[in-house]
Amino acid sequence: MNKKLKKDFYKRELLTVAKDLLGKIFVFEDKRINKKLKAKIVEIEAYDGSIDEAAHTFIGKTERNKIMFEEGGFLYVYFTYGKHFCANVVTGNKEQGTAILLRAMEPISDLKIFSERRFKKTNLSEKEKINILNGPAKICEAFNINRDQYGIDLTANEIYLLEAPKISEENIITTKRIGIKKSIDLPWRFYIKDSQFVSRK
DNA sequence: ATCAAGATTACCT
DNA sequence: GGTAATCTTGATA
Repeated sequence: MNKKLKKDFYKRELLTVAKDLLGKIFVFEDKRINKKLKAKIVEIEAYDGSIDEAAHTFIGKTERNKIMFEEGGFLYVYFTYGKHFCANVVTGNKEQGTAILLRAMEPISDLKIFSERRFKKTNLSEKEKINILNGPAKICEAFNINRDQYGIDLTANEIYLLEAPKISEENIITTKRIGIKKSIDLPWRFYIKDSQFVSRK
């Protein structure tokens, strides 16, 4: 059985943690339905409020972003566009306000639950199977992540990551981030080269 | 009290 | 390729 990632994993420097997140297994032990929902992380983006205008923490600490100013190992969930939640892994120290947006995953467990929540049905077309977790808000819809999960400690027993083999440099693609209007040239988006579950190639 | 923008998605042509 | 949907947050008054 794979081991849960510990505090020291998250407290490292942002971009190091970002690349190391690829391939790891995201687990949500949802007590409400008595299930352990699992998926493999295949795409992420890094944000750093100390130098990055696109980061929510660039303006300093606020009620919304305060968890990003904690030490690494917490979940930062935010609401946007009047509809969507997105989930991030907080990294680093208490000064910078750094976090990593979970952008796409490959479903591992409970396909039926994910399918029902995303498409209100369980018989999916091939295209829909790819479409279950390939976007930050899609992940939150399928996992049922919302304000209730804001600030969860990732070293506890509800939401956590499992150790997995490190993805080698030649299998990681680095690009500019998607869907932002500031600091658009920072090459802080990373995804697994061969994954078909990435949001955009 | 009011306002503009937003780390997106689904659906349209 | 373009855009409506929809509402919270943070800033300004």
